[in-house]
Amino acid sequence: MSDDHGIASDLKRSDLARLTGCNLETIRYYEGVGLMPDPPRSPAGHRRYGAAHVERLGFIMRARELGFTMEEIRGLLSMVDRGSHTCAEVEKRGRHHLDVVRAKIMDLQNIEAVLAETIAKCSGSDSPECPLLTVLSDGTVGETD
Amino acid sequence: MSDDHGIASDLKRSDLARLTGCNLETIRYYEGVGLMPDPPRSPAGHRRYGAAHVERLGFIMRARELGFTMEEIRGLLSMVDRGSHTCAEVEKRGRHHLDVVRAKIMDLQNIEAVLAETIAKCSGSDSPECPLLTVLSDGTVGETD
DNA sequence: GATAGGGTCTGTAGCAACTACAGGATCAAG
DNA sequence: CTTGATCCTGTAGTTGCTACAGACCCTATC
Repeated sequence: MSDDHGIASDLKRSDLARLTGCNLETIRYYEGVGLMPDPPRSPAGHRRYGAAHVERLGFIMRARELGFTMEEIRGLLSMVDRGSHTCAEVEKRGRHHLDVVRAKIMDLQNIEAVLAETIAKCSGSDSPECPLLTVLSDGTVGETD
Repeated sequence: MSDDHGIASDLKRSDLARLTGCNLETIRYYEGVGLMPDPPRSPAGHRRYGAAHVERLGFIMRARELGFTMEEIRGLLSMVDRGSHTCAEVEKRGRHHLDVVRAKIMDLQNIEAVLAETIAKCSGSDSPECPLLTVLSDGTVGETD
């Protein structure tokens, strides 16, 4: 399917950035850390990208949007590159990441509960007495006595 | 209240770390970035801490646990140090932080929804066909056609 | 008093995951 | 042919720590 038909095949770095929404410098960074391959160069040494690069960078960016770490993305890409991937293995990694995401959500919800509960007690006055400062000073959360 | 009565007042850095649960090196880091004051030194140049340091580091650590950034903590501490804080101002900053926390939770919940929905369609087989890879490759989420 | 082992001191490098700059080369339009 | 935009490289900055190396110091035991 996605051959070079539709998309020009001698994209500059700025073109790739524009097409994918990726930051210009980040492209070079991904190349440096081995997520993106070293692209062919023009006679003057300028990078030239094609449809395959657009796809790969799109993959990376969508994975980033889903919160996958560089290491996880590197793992997924190298499986796919080797053609050695199975749905079972990808699902395993996806579930692991989902666990991490859920753990982060729970951490943040705990924080949210403490903050909301504490701030609700704030008088909003010019007094230096403040429930939030008390919590930070003493570590006493939700104690009414 | 919390004078030097109960707690020894010539704590070593390792003592402060143990009492607060803070990492040893992190104490020096907080000193370097100005969150903790330069402590008095023993004749040989070793840091000596007292009850006030224990309290201040406790404050910092609890604020970190609630996800406040260094800058926010710096701001809270300098208000308190100057004695110029009011409940209204602290509440304002707390509410702002709460907004940030809630935004992060929503971001993560979006991620969670996409991941969970996608992974639910995985066959878990040895096939290379994988809904999660499809989402990452195409950006097509939740499309049944 | 000598020595062995710990703890402490400093400065610096490393982590994730970029982002941004400086200073030079090159390209494209007028 | 000049001007301005874009490209190149290497490197430093970001946040919030953490971990080392190599030098000092302190304490306990013999």
